[in-house]
Amino acid sequence: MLIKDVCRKCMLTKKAIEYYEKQGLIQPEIDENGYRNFTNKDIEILKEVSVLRKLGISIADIKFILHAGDNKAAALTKCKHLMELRLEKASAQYEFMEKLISNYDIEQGIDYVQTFDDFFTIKEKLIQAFPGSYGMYLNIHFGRFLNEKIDTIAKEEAYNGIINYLDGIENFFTAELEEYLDNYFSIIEKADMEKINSMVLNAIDNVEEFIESNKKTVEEYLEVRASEEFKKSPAYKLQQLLIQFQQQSGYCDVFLSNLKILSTSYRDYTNKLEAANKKFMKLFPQYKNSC
Amino acid sequence: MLIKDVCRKCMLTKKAIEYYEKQGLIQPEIDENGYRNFTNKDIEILKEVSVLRKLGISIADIKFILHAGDNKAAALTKCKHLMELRLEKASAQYEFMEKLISNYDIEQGIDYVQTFDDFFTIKEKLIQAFPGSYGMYLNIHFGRFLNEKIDTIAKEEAYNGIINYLDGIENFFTAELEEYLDNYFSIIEKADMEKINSMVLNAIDNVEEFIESNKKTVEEYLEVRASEEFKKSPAYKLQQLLIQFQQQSGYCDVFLSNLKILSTSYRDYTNKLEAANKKFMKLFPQYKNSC
DNA sequence: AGGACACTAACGGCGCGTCAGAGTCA
DNA sequence: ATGACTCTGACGCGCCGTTAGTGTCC
Repeated sequence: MLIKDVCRKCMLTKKAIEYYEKQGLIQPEIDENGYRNFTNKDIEILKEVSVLRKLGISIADIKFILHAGDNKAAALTKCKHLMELRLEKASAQYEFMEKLISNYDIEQGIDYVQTFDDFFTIKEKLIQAFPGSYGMYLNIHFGRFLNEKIDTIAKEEAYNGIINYLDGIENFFTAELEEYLDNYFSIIEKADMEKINSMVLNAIDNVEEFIESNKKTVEEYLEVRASEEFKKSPAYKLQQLLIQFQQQSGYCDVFLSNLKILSTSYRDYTNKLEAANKKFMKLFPQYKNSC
Repeated sequence: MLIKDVCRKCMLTKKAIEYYEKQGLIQPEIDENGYRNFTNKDIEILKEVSVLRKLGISIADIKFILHAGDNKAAALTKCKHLMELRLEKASAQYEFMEKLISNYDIEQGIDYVQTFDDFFTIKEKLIQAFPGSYGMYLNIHFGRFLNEKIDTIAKEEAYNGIINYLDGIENFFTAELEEYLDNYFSIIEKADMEKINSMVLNAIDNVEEFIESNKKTVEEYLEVRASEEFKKSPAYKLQQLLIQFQQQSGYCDVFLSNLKILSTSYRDYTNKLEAANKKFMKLFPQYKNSC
């Protein structure tokens, strides 16, 4: 099929199609007269690209989705999370715009606006960097700590450290870990992650209470974790792979320690966490916890 | 002040500041050594630009806001409306993304996605084209008619006609009309416009009822409109200017008639409107109405 | 003399749109 | 021969980021 018909079928312009070809999304045959001859497969791909582009998904991400094969849902979900972030940002901007209209205070604006611009890039990179919805989970988990001003050189360096860490992180993912993460974090909704996260936070805030009221569950859980069966389970395997990944990539040494510099609230949180851990260890001295 | 300090104060990069200079937003002095020497005024402007850019406002619109002087609120409000539109689009995209994840049907996607992409550009141009919040009002008024597929050549031509009309429209605004529109449509909220619009729609749907229950108000209104006093009022002046503008710019001949081609629902609406008008004329034969 | 700062100029990047010029098909 | 189509290639846009090379201040 020639290009004009393809344009109509796919709701694309010639230039867009040429561009997608240059980007390697399609490789149409070239007839003797030099005309492109699009196969049905090409058209299918172009339709898919057309729809995804109109959702605001970048070519790079579309490549990823096209190439995803069987687990398209995971790839799409990652893009969905990016869109969630976009929405979040857009409404934050909108809200501040309303503030500005009612009171045009630029000095205050500078203070406010800085934070969300920098931290949205961290959030975006988090989502991008980790497979499946794991990035979104980290996003929710660490999101609360990402709203302080970067007002010292130390903080700026910490910020850059985090950005560099996130940019270089993909080299440390093994295919195995990616698969596990994809499986465990493919279909989880943001709302559910938020629930889980707030439960965890709640548990940390009142360890004794939590353990008291969930004693049985906790004990069962610890028993399972110690069992031989668990050590053969995929959950255990995932845990091991994650720990290994964290050590190799510098998750604790680079990411978390820079986050501690960047965010006082995160420092507070880790202190709480340690305290909670100590209490926990007192009650269940036979178990150890990782960072 | 030298550039690096300005960067820190305004939360901007060198490159950004250089670019804003090239765009004519600031004209810093140049010292003998060739260094830029920023005045406090420059810094004020740059701070303002910095905040507005981080809200996603384009340089062109920022120029407009900077240049607005006393009625900044109107300029800002227009940008706010653009942001509302962006938000609307982003959440439409998000919703469709959810649909796609639950059911990856590309064919259906092509159908759906086309409509909102084209019509968002009409909506955006409406907001951009008209002064104050008048564009947003038109947006609300005509928005309901902008969701049909452009599936024939006639419709495509009508679409292009509308786009061209909106792109060329600014040449028909007199300074006087702009001022009136700015004044009348500067502080109105979107929600209020929606209320007004739905009241009008409701009135058109049941003319008799509306007139019955608002007989006094309508009569008073008509009396006022016919009075000599009204003909000296700014509201009358605005009306006259608008009518003149509509005739000269081709509002009826180009915009509305193309909209009739583009949208069956708009055709239905105009039919209703005419019917309502006839009924109205029966009840108040002494008054005439414009298009 | 070294390092931190300043300058300009050129090129890159996303995702195409917009010509311009030349060839091909019915 | 005409008009509708195809091709390639260069340049543009918005908003800067990224080198690279050079000059200036302390």
